[in-house]
Amino acid sequence: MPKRRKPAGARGISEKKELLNTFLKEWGLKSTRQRDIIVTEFLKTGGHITAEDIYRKISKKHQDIGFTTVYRTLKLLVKSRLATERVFADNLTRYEPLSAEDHHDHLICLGCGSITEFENARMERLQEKIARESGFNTVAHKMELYGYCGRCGSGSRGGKKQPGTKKNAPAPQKNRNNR
Amino acid sequence: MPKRRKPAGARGISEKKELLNTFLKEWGLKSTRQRDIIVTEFLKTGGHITAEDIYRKISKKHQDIGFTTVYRTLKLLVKSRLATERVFADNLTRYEPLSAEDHHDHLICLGCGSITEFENARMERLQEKIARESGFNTVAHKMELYGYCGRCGSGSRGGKKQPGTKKNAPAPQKNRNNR
DNA sequence: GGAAATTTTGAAAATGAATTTCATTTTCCT
DNA sequence: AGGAAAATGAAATTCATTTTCAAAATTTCC
Repeated sequence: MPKRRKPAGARGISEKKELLNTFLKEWGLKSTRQRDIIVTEFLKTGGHITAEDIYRKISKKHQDIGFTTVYRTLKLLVKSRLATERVFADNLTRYEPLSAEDHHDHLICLGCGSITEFENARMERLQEKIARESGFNTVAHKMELYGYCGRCGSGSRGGKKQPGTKKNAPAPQKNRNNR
Repeated sequence: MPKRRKPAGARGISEKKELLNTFLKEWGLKSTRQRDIIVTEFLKTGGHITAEDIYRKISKKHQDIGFTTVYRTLKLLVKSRLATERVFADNLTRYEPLSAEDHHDHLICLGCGSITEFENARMERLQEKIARESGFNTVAHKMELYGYCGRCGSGSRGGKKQPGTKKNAPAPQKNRNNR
């Protein structure tokens, strides 16, 4: 019943880039090399990625693109409704491509850090019902399940142990600004 | 069906303070005037409160109690399992008293900022089911419904318009440290 | 094609909440 | 009371995020 979603990346990238360009024109904003590169990488990567992640990926090839621009471009995608921001338990802001009517929740593995999306109509209905019975009118919800995925088992064993939280971030690494 | 919870504050305050003192002794920690004041205020207030909030309340009467101590005491309550931390959409860390088997979710009003708790067994079961079907073993979940409460209606009208998000925080006010 | 107008960019600085440091004070134990 | 250990408060630090500002790029208009 909870249907796994097809990865939002992969196809439709050029269509989305079109949508962005339309948005830019409508608002009197400009198309730039940087925006194109960033958006392409973002859409290609798929989702649940931080500005930092994208910045790192991109700056391997394009040392001249700064973190700030990546950050701003991602915000732009949010404004143009081509992406959404999400903040999970590690308190990092992640972005994911958004397609129109899209609505889903997340399963987050505490072992490997993987994030799986799911959709469940019954859940949605139940949420509505609960809200209604309390006199609420819901406009949004947030639902995250934390646990261990199949590969990571149920506890300390297995898993790639992706850090994720800032508590135990191992890499020192300062100053995210480039140059 | 979604049962509203009785306010966790009000009664059992002294019992909880007992539990805290037991915890302190067990760990070789000390009872102090500050801790007592902070914990009393926290339990009295109820829940969904930030360290800042408590600090402000307390420092009216006790100018000698610093923010740091409030912060640390709240963390202590979390460690001793008398409270939990929650982070909602405004990215502020809130604390709420926790009683043993306690398990609930939240309805958050975007109008007045009120936070209502609810419990729903059906929801829990559904979450388990969804996780299981994806091969996940859940250890925790987070579920928040955002909308407008009865008093705030369905949109721009009514409501006390408590700021809440940092986007439009009106009060300037710097330096949370005291003195 | 070129200049003006406007937007974008990148580095650095600022912000703001959370957390740590450190010197001093307080509590606990005997 | 005396001494060891923990707690406290102010200030400093951290860290992601956001803003600032001068220089560079894009678009528009002639």
